[in-house]
Amino acid sequence: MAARRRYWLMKTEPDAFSIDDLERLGESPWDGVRNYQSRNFMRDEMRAGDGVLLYHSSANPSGVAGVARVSGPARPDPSALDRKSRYFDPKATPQNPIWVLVDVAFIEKFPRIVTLEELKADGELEGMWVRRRGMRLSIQPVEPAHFRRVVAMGRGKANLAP
DNA sequence: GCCAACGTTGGC
DNA sequence: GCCAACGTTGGC
Repeated sequence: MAARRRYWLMKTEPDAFSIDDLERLGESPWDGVRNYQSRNFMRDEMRAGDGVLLYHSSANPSGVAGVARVSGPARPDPSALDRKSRYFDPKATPQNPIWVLVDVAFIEKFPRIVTLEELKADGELEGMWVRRRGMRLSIQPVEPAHFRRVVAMGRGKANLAP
């Protein structure tokens, strides 16, 4: 039996890489993740086809900007081996690249940002990791019902009865 | 720009 | 293996 499709939230600083950049490119390697828990999610649990809420952090406002999908399995992150990259890690080697990435494909940009404030205020989104204080993980699992809810909010249906 | 939260590093 | 120092994240 095929593994069930999963859902994720992936953070990016729009000054560095935004939903518009992903839309323009169509697809992009999600490189530069340098946190072990986030890496493990990519390496061990992400599958092609998984849904992604693309979250703009350190933004005005911060929040979910659109939807993407995981378009390939985890593979070594070449930027860890690139001395000129800001993501270079001197401990990484071709034999032990340490860090991985997944490729991510654009699906849709919401007509508006679903702000962190809204995420925190919505009664149906209790338990979302991103609501937790001090939650810095750049890749977080999202429950299917939460994913659907945020997509509905982003498309402008935030006031649908619960 | 502040600072709380928290992951990583390194001395011991 | 402990834990203080340090660095980064990210909301505000």
